Amino acid sequence: MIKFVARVEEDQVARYQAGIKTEAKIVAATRELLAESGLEGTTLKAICDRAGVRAGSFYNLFSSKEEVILRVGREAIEAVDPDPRGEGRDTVDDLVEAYIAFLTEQPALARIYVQVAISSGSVDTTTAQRFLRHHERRVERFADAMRRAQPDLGAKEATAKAEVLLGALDGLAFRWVLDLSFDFRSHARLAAERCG
Amino acid sequence: MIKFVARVEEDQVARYQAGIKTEAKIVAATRELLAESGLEGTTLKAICDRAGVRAGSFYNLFSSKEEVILRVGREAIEAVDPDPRGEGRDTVDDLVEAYIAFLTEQPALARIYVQVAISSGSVDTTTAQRFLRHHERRVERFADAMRRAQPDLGAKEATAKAEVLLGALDGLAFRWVLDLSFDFRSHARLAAERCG
DNA sequence: GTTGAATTTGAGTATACACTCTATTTTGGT
DNA sequence: ACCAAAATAGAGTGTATACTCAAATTCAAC
Repeated sequence: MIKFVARVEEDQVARYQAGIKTEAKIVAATRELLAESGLEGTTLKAICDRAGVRAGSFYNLFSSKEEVILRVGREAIEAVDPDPRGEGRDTVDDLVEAYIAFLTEQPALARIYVQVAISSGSVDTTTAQRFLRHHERRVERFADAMRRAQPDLGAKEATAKAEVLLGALDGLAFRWVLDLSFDFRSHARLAAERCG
Repeated sequence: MIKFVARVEEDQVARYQAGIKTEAKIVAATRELLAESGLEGTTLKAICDRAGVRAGSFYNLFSSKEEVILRVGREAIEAVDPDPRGEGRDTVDDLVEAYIAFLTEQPALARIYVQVAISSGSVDTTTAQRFLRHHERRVERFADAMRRAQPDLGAKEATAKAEVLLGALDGLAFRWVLDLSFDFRSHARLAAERCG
């Protein structure tokens, strides 16, 4: 006898509406707290209080505090992605504008992003590697966009150029974190002009 | 009747050699820890263990953990200055080479510079401003060198160009902090070529 | 309505942290 | 040798943290 089963995602679990709603409330609370009071103010208690939930419920849905924070960060970055489906249709300008958008629309998250990247340096290898992988993907996308605009460019040269442009953007972002009155937008565009 | 008093520093206190030595050991331990394991790994216990001292001794010399960290950070800022001569005869290339030399010769201080700059931003305004002043001096130096090489360049344009080049160098340094195998030297030179 | 699983609770655990306090020892000038 | 101040030890305090667990409750498919 053949047993027919519905095809489901790898680790899909039966879920009730209540759980799905609670998950959304927790994510929203985390996003708000990160924006309002930074990483330091985003404690488990603060998240649970704002979401109107007890710690036990949190850990029924997430396996750690880190998980929900990473999720919020990932969503913020994806929100400004000019080519979320990875079709290879984004230009260097698109990517630069996406960088600017992330920084200006999510200033608190941008700051945290830099903070975590820095502090993860030698302490926690997994986090540092996560950042590195993410950075390398970004370099690749910039390099691809450059070669699309300038097909005679070698792969190696494109990568080096992309590293320099992204370096400039990161450095200017760093500058902006120290001094929020710094005009990141126009300096970023100038960098793109000269290094793009 | 007039009372003559020896003129002394504001809060000068009689001190024994032992205390002075201990203070130095604590500062050194803090510097090492910041470089090795970042702000997070620099706990009071870690500092005291490495310095071979108990908590009580620490608080006999410093009023808080923050105090010694800020002190190390301040020292790092001063060490970052690329040109002690300051004769105004240096070219952009000289400045870039000085930056490279500092990073390769004092990697620990470079790490601390970045770490303390980032995390002191929102907490401690004075330290953030100190970083900012230091950064502005550097920008000025680069801008001056650019105008020397290219006298028709306007002051504003030169400053903007310098911001972008220094941004690129800082960003690449940031990259290198995350991944020590990154070839900072050649990318820095490429940045100077394109943005200098 | 029954039932098994998902969800929620809330008290509780373990741990790490910066910092304090008092008794004791060491120092260096006299 | 004496002594007052400086330095030190080390146990202890208070607080905040992320996270656990067993029991109670709610959900939704049948």
